[in-house]
Amino acid sequence: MMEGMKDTVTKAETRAETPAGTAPPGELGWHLGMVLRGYQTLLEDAVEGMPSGVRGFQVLSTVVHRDPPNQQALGTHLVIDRTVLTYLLDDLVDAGVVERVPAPSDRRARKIVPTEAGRAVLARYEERVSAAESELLAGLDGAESGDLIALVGRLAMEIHRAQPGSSPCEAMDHLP
Amino acid sequence: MMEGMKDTVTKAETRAETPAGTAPPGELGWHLGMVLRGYQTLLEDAVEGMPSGVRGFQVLSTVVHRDPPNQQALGTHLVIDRTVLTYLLDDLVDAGVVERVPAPSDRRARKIVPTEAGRAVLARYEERVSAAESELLAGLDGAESGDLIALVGRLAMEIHRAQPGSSPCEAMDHLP
DNA sequence: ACAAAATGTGTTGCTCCACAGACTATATGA
DNA sequence: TCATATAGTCTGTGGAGCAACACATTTTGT
Repeated sequence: MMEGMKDTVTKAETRAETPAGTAPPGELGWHLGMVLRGYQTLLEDAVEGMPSGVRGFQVLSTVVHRDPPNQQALGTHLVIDRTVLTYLLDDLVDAGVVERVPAPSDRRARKIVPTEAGRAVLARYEERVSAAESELLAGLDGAESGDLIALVGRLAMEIHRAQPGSSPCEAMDHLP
Repeated sequence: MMEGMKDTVTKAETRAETPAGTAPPGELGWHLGMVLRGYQTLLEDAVEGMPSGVRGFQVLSTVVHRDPPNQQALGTHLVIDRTVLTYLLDDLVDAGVVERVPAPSDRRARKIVPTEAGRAVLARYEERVSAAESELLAGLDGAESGDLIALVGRLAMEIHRAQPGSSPCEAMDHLP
């Protein structure tokens, strides 16, 4: 079948009408990249002054809100390599926002605990981050941004379930 | 103000109920990162064998579908640095999927043109990329994934409009 | 109880990619 | 013509991931 097609059609079918026609495969990646890049850009301004920039904020936020039992859980959740996390935490410890304390249950491990100063710093930056997230979604109306947040959240969970190892928050699975 | 609050409350208010409560600021970034990472992972498999991996596919796709007038426009669209694009294109040229031809109007510039083989290669990979995109969205039903694609697309456009330089597809703005 | 394997963390070396700067060739404008 | 701007390439630097090793501690098998 299909032998009836002239091969002069080859070029026309590949040079699809991108501007107004159906999106070619790969377009989704471009959109996602754009959104994440926009987010990253806004966040970099929002967390200006934070010890290790965006990563530092994410680490501190995770430490405060998720209370990971050790560095490994922390790094796994954020998909940060152990070796990177080491000097990331060095920065945060130097800045006095977190502390490495020996884990009570397993003395090999270290528990990362926020200092009081760290909690205050986080609270301050979270306001700015919240504003940045609003700004990112400024182009959509309230219902749309709500839908988008919900859908992205759902999809993120599905993906994390489907791709073991990609970014396991196993800890989340067996929460009460 | 606020002196009335016992300071034993301090910890409780910061340790928000992440699992089921309202998402703290920064959560959106985690979700977006997860989705983009899942996409990247699936795409890496989908374009396996492509000269420079995902970037190579994106470059070839852009060359075919958007026909950028020179390397700069190409790199700007994909937010790839000039210097990176140089050796990315070296790979693609070596693989015989694109060619650098001197731009007729500006002899400094080079126009990147796909070869016939390149068009064929792209068509073949686009099927797999399309499948990968479907797989990424497999956790959502048809209506949801449609919504998500539309919203992400809209948002990407808004962001690109709001952030000049972040990823200008100026070329797109003045299309017929 | 003891030896062996596994685990959590830190360190070092290697690699890839992004960014900044220098350089060449061309284009544009005074 | 000369100064400046731009397209592309080349080189060097820094951040971050990955692998391998080192060390302390825990767990497991006997």
